[in-house]
Amino acid sequence: MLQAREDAIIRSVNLLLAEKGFEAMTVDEVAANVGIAKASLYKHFPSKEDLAAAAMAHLMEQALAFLGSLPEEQAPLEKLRAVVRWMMRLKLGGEMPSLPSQNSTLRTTLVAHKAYMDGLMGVSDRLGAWIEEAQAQGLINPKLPAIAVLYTLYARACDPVMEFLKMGGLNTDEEIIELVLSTCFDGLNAR
Amino acid sequence: MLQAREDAIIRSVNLLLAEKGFEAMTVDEVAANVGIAKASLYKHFPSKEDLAAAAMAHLMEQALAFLGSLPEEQAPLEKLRAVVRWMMRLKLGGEMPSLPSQNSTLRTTLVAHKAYMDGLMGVSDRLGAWIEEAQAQGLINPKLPAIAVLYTLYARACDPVMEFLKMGGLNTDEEIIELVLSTCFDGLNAR
DNA sequence: GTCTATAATCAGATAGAC
DNA sequence: GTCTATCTGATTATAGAC
Repeated sequence: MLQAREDAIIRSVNLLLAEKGFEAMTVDEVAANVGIAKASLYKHFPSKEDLAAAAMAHLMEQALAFLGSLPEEQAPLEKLRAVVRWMMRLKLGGEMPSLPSQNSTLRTTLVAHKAYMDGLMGVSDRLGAWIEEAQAQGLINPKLPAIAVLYTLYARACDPVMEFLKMGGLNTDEEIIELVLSTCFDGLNAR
Repeated sequence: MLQAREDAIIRSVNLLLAEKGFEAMTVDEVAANVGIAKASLYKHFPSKEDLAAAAMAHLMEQALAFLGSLPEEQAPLEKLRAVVRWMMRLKLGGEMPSLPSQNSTLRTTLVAHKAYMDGLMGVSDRLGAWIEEAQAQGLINPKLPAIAVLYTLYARACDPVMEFLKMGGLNTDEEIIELVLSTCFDGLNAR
């Protein structure tokens, strides 16, 4: 019962972070959306920052579950493309929480949050291994540092190009995904 | 004299927007950095949103000046690459203001700001023309909608990959620029 | 136009009863 | 654990003297 309530809180935080970002999200809103009093919320999570950290930790859990669901025999490059597709679908569906990379008190809470950090490390390790495999196979540009490739993939989670294309209203979500996937892996230049 | 003061204000806003973003920037800070009282600031600009809009309008002026400085004979693709380099240098130098794309009152002020909107349209028109030329020459992937290419170039102004690489401390600014330029135009895949 | 002082509001967090 | 009511501090914006 308590777990169910905390899940509802995290779901709500997740949606609000995706919709309006950390600074614009208010604790009052979260409480209202969940249907409890703000003071009750603070019995579950000690601060607004911890709410965000919990949502990010949950996202990492989901990500690890998705990575685990990919068929073992799939080629590393295809796994990477699948992960980016998954991220972009979350984003277009309004379920990709976005945090300001500058806020220092938030960063402090995040790096202190064990579940989040463990999840992030787990995801990064697995993606990093696939990146290096794909580079060894000559499919991903071996001249790029693997860490730069990893960051570039992560950055699709907050790519404004998708929002702009969606606002334009000329493309379906899946078209947008394939478009951004193409610019990401194939680049803007003709091949 | 009045113009000089307003320039100082805009410069300060620009740096603060680049450093901490719109929501975390406070009007008190701006006033303190400029060295005037907050009430004086409000004699020059009617709201915090207008401060941001003025900074963005100034950015568009700078951009137009840069576009105009490019040699006429340069190939369109090279001009586009030069523009992206210019944007990334600004960003790494802490002079690229970043605004939240979600804040609605801010968007209202922005679209009502004639100098900003005219500047943005001017920049977009010129970049759009170069993009279509480069596509006609078969240098930029003709299958990509020109608007998607434009957005992808603009997105380099708020690409977190650069901040992360800079935080890593393993690369010089110019190395980071060439790396991101490579992933942007050539993609992650090997060629 | 610049200042000091202050209004007005909002949001994160807490007190204390049940 | 949940609630109502409140505190506290920060922040946008303005009043009014010079």
